[in-house]
Order: sequence, then C-alpha cells, then structure tokens
Amino acid sequence: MRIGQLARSVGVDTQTVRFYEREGLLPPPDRQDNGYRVYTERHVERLAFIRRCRILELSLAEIHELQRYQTAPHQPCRAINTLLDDHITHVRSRITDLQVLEKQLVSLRASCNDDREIEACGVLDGLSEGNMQQ
Amino acid sequence: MRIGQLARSVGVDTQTVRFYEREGLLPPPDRQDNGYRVYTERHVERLAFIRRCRILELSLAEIHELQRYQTAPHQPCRAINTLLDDHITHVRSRITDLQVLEKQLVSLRASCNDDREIEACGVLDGLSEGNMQQ
DNA sequence: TAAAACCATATAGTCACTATAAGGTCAATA
DNA sequence: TATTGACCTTATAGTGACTATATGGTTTTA
Repeated sequence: MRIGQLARSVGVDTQTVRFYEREGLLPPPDRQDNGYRVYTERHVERLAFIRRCRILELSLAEIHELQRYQTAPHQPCRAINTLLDDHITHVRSRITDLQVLEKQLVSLRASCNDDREIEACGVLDGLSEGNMQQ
Repeated sequence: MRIGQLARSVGVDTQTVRFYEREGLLPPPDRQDNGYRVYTERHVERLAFIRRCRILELSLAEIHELQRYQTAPHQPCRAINTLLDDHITHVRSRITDLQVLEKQLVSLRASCNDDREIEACGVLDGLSEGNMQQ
C-alpha cells in the first residue's frame, strides 16, 4: 500500500504521515524501486493508534512514551495509567480556565449594546480600564 | 521609562514588548542617543490593553482589529460586540469539545487499574482497538 | 499521447511567544 | 581604574503539530 492509501484509510494527509515518520512515531517503510514508500497492515494499525491518541489530544511526546511502553509488554502498566491521569488533569484544568474566561467575557459583553459609538463602547472601555478581576 | 520598567509594570517580558512592536501592536517609541527605547504613559496604557486582551485569549489579530476601531471613535461599535460574541462562541465550543474529551478519557481510564502488565493494560488496549465512539 | 493523479524532497509559514548568541551602555563597587 | 552587574541592542532559532508551497519525477487514466 502506498502513502496515499494509508493516509486515506486513517483520515490524515500524506504530509502528516511523512511528518510522523520524521518525528519517529511511524517506522520508515520499505521503498519501491522508484522510491515510493510501501506500507503494511502494521503501519495502518500504528498510524490509527497515533490518530486515536491525537483525537484525545495527547501530545506527540506522550504518544512516543506510550509506544515505548508497548515494547516492554511485561512491565507493570502503572506508568500508562499515570500518563492518562495527568492528561485528564490537564484537560480538566483547561476546562476550568475556559469557564472562568467565559464568565469574564460574558460580563464584559453585558457592559455594552450595539447602538453606541465606539467612543462609548462598554466592551472597549472594559478592556481599556484596568477594572478586570484577573 | 525604558523597556525593562515598562515590561515589569505590565507583567510581560522585554522580549514580548519588542515582539509587539514588530507586530505593529505597540507604536515604536523614541530612542535615546544610545539607541535605548523610551516609553511614555501612553505606551503603558497601550501595552496594558494588549495584556488584558491576551488574558481573555483574544488573538493578536483580534487585538489589532480592536485597535483599528479605536482610531474611529464615532463609528458604531457593533463590530466590537460582534468580535466579542464570536470569541465567546469560540470559547464555549472549545469548552464543549473538552468536556466530550474528558468523558472519553475517563471512560478509557476506567478500563484499567494499576496492577496489570502492559500487555493487558486496558488503556493501551482501548487506544489500540478501534472501538472509540469518535 | 497527454492530462490527471500520484509520489518524492526541501523549505517556509502558522501562532505567540521564548531562548540563545553576541555584543554595546551605564552605574556602582573593589 | 578596572571590573562587575544590570541593563540595553539586534539577529536568529526553537516551540507544537501540522499545513502550504515549490519543484520535479512516476503512474494511471482518458
């Protein structure tokens, strides 16, 4: 299978596939005589793994770490669970941050309506004066 | 006032101040004979405005747009409100995405405990098998 | 046979900084 | 006086995860 078919089958761009290879996330495949990359089912699985991790917004470094664990099947899996726990913590903290942000934005928005001149705009005023509760 | 004092007074790095100048967000200040930048109160206000916008996670492009509006004080301010509404929409949609993500991660995490071998790790298994509900 | 679709590499751009290198300026101290 | 330290300058590269572009070779299809 060539790079286009691999990419389509997993739903990424061919550029992204080459990028993952450069980053060491996807093993370099064999080449045809013309230099074209030839992929196997193993590559499809490996790329699909990366894609699923990315959908969960794991970083490439975290995916790398997971791949390293896969090469030591008889080690305890605590590190994997920890990695996921840390990621969950990260996601939750980002949600909290954004919820605070949303409140601030909504409150700022409430300080104006559409029928003013820019000079009197409550939003611009709120951004200009320092009465923001950090 | 020199760049260090300006930066400290607003809580950013001097590099960031120069970066904003290059990006056209902060007007180029006068220079001393030795080439040092000299800032005024106006610059402090301008930088503080940028900083407050950044705390609300407005992009530099959006901040630029707001600054353009400021130069036309008698135009109606609807565009400003719209910019903020769009940003609120963006933040809300990101929150929703992350909440979905969190559920998926927690469910994945529940499929394992710390006492297994990597080979049998529920988390790794969940990432490897394609039974993810997108 | 020619066009379309595919493949290759290399390089630059995105965003908002942050880090590093290499050097000039200035005031206070040894 | 020399030197240390804190400041300032510019230029360039790195971050993360791609995405876009340029340039050219190969294969497939009409």
